Amino acid sequence: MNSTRQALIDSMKELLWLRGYDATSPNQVLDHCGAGKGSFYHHFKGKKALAIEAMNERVDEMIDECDAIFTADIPWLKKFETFLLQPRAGIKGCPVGRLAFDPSMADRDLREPITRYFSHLQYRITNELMEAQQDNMIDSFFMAEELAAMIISSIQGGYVQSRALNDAQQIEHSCRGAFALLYVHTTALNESF
Amino acid sequence: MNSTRQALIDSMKELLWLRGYDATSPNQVLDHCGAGKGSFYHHFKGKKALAIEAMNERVDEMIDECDAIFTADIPWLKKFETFLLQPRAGIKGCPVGRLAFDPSMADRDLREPITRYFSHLQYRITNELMEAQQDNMIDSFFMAEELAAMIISSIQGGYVQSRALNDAQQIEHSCRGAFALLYVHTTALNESF
DNA sequence: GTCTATACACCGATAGAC
DNA sequence: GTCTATCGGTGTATAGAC
Repeated sequence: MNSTRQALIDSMKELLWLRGYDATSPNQVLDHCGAGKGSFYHHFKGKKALAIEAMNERVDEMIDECDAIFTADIPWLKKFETFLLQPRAGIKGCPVGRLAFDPSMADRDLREPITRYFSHLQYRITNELMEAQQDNMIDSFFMAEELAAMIISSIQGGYVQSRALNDAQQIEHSCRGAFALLYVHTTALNESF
Repeated sequence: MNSTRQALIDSMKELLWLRGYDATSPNQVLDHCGAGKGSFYHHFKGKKALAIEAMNERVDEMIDECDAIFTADIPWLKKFETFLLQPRAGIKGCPVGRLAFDPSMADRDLREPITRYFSHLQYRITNELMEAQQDNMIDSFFMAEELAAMIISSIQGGYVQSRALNDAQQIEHSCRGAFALLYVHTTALNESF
């Protein structure tokens, strides 16, 4: 059966979110899912191999959620409202972004899923902004890539502040600030027509 | 002499920046500054005590840099331009913010300097934005705290993206995006008068 | 496929000579 | 104030029985 194998992946996913890669030991994974050491090294070559599989599953899920919003048939500003103002676990942090400063990022293989996630986010958001610019909904003065980076930062930086201040609401403030700026700029542009 | 003691603090400051708290061992600090184990535990109670002292020094420096900008006698928008567009080591990350997801943040004493830094940043920036609002330079529609959180996020989230994509320029994009939004909104407001 | 026992390196910290 | 030797604990991984 694959159930033990999947249980190991699921436990690793959760512990990577809670504690990162470096601070998560095989023993912790085993305690979390109730498996034994033998199972671990039977199903996976080692900690690194399991973590890569776990991270790729996580990233696939996160990318699906992102795409569900940005490929929906709703107005562009509503997409950003949905994306930015969705509820988030400020203290836990982003399952992907929280690994950015984990010592494991020195390893190319372990960094790859994280790179894949942020590349995709930037691609989706930049595209959406460029379309809005073509429709004259956003001033062409802006570099779409820069706005996209700022929007992603309002989430990732929000998590950092939530953590640093031990206050789950910080990320909400950050995202509302980003959306407000986008919103006001857009309505101002529309009024001038 | 205090030179060994200060060398230990300086090495810990550098290693906290490069590798964080959890992944930095006393042995690494010793190798970095050439001291021996005896010196370490003579001058400090342990790893935690040294790290707290090192972090407080770092935070004091960072706060001084921040205050130098926001208490300068220059127009408010220029302050944000200076603050946001200053050169940054994207790959290394923020010496303070990079610790947000370090396992050590579970410890109140170790988190305290980090909390102090972000509290101060928010205080300074929120104040500056509120003054700009009183002078009708920024629309009162905005919540100053939310804009402040977003501005800090454009830096911290920019670091996260630089790390994740292994591209030092990402943080620059993010900060330019944030400043552009602030800049355009302000000039738009001025033109309407 | 899963278990227990074991190996070896490194962790944070201490002891005691100099 | 600084050194080396050493401690108990934990990390990742392997061996070999079942």
